[in-house]
Amino acid sequence: MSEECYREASNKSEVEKAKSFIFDNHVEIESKSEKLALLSNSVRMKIVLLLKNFNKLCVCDLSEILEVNQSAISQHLRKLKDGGILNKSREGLTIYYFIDESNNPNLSGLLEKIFSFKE
Amino acid sequence: MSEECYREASNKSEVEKAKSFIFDNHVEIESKSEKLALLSNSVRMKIVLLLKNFNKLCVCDLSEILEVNQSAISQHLRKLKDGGILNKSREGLTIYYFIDESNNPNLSGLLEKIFSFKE
DNA sequence: TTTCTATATTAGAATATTATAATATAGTTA
DNA sequence: TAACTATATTATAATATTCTAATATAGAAA
Repeated sequence: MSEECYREASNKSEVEKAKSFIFDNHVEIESKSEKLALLSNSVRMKIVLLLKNFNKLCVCDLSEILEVNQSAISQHLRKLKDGGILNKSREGLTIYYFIDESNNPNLSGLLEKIFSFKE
Repeated sequence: MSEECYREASNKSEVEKAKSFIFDNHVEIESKSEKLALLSNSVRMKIVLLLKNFNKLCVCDLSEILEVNQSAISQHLRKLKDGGILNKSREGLTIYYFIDESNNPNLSGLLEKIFSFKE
């Protein structure tokens, strides 16, 4: 898979420290990058931003606002719900989605950082 | 593509505001989600975290540390460089990659938020 | 110049993601 | 109950991502 580095200059002890760092943080890094993948799709990012600004919206409204068909919206919502970002509640026929604030105490801060990143 | 919502309860003026919000921020949202996609791959996330902690590393060391072959590492590094996150410098045969701090004044803050998100 | 080392590039296969179309489900209302 | 509305699910097609294997390039050193 990987090749060893024959470079004289290679700093073996630094490489070992780096390996430990990866070993120690591997699980957390995997989990964070999966989380970010939820926001790296622009439709899902828009859904999250809309729900941050408009409190709650139904599937049908999201479909109309984003001009993405209902099935695709439902599938994105499911991913966001499975990822713990959103939750939903029923009112009659209508399902409202909203940000699961209790489950994501730092989401607002993260979104702000994302949007102040490389401004 | 999208279907109109026939719900009586649908708040038309809120939907219109939401449409404007998306219209106004569309380009920025697309750009941010592309940026996040760079970090949503765990190999690339690890590269960025390693370079944040170890200052600079060469392709060969990254390949060994992450146990990912040289070609794959090079391709990930290219994406990160094209995305403006990394830069590189040559020392003899060795190419060192490092975080392009000047180009990413808020990267550290973003990484901290990512890692404090849902702790 | 020839050979070696480190990195980059390319084509392709394997896999993952996303959208579409069709259908299913669940609650509402006639 | 039957028809309707909103949402969810499924299969599949289109596309994008990632890794592998092979090859190319560029500088170093003999």
